Amino acid sequence: MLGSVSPRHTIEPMPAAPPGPRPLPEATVRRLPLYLRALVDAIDERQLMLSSEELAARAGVNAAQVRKDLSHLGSYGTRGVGYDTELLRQQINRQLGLTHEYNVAIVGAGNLGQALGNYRGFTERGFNVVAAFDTDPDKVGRRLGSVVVYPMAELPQVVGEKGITMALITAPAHAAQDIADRLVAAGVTSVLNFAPTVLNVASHVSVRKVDLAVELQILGYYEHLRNDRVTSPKVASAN
Amino acid sequence: MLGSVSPRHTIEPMPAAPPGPRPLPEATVRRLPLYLRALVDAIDERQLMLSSEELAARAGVNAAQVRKDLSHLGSYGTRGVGYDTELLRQQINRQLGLTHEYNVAIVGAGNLGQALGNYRGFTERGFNVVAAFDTDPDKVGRRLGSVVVYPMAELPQVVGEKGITMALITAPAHAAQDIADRLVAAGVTSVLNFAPTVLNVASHVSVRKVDLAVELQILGYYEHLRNDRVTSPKVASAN
DNA sequence: CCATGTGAAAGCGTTCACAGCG
DNA sequence: CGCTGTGAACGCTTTCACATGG
Repeated sequence: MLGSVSPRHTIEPMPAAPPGPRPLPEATVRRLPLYLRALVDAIDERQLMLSSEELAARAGVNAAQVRKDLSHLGSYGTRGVGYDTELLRQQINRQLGLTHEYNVAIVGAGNLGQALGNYRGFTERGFNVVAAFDTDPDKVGRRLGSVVVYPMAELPQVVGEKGITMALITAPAHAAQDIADRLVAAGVTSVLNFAPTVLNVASHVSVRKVDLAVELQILGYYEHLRNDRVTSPKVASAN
Repeated sequence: MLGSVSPRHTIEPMPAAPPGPRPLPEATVRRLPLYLRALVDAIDERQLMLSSEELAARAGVNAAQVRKDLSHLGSYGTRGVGYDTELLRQQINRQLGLTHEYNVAIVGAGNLGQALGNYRGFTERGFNVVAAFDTDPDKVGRRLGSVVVYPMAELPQVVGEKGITMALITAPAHAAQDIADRLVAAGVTSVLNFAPTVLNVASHVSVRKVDLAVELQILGYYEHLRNDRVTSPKVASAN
């Protein structure tokens, strides 16, 4: 699992789970956004219906998987026909909690923080970057995308006032844990960590990580593997 | 799986697998970079030995998992003692193919491309960004980190001359497939795709994807889930 | 008739628990 | 004695294959 989230449940006995509506399998949750994207594209192309086969092709997964995943949301397909694109889009949106918008902070106004502050994809999908923070006095006060960079000291107030629930950590690794602690203390409950470090947070907070160098290292492994396959049997496998 | 790579093996009958050395489980490959990071940190702190327990804590995983993963590389631990940090680092480096360096191109010199061109983490870990490309004439010729932005037309030559084997696609979604095709035609065999689209490539090419909005959507799901748990049993669960 | 929805089977990955060795 | 290395148990995910129903 690259982005390992798993809100630490599973270990705690779980307070006698209230009848709460849905606990989707984690693997399904990770794919719903892909289906959503595919559906939005299809709707833009005026497609009213889509079979699991077609949706699978657009999302880059297997058709049986699509059906299994969607069956967890309920029965929104029509046998012999397929899925109503608009209806399905709404259902997935609802499941993912995208019916309301989220306010997001960026902590660390370096290269990456600046790029993410300007990234249109967030706002387009309902994630509003409403504040940025940095310790560097030179960066404080500057603009980053459409928002101002605040000093770290103001984090608690700003998070409270702006109703920030999610944060991106784009600071150096050595600062990341401290930042996470402050964010959680201020009331943030979801963190996307770009720093190459493990973060320890309370169990009611979700953390996902994106480590860009790790992605390249993984690609490097397969690259390496292929090169060995080709060069070691000297005369090469006919092909 | 955030970045779903799986070089399309598994489907093709696989050309009667030559005795090739190692096919590590994919899940293990994804964690090796984490162990590597943890080991480098430990070495910086002059730690000569590390138990699976300690390594697990640093990497943010379970100790049994560490032992299982490392057992795939061979027996590099000492019973009753632990793992020699330096030795293990070398072994993981070797397995990941990090003994040689990789030359990387960035295609798309927008916000994200610029940020990644300036990202120090890549060079530090042996990935040299040696070229950038963009269609926009305004961007061509500018610097991006330490490299120059070339026009797309020069991609084939530059990829060949500079020995580029990996590429990051940081362009808009609608351009991504075409870019991937050109990269593959030019000889690139590993692609890290930041555009929110499925890429179709020949089976000898590895693709991983990083979709930042998807990460937030996944976090949004758990956020949403928690809020429902708290608000729907109105008087709230004693806790 | 055709594509969904779903049990059942197969495949992976993780965790347990302990034998074995330094 | 302590920690590694590992077989076996477990649980999750994917895939198969078909009964079901519009």
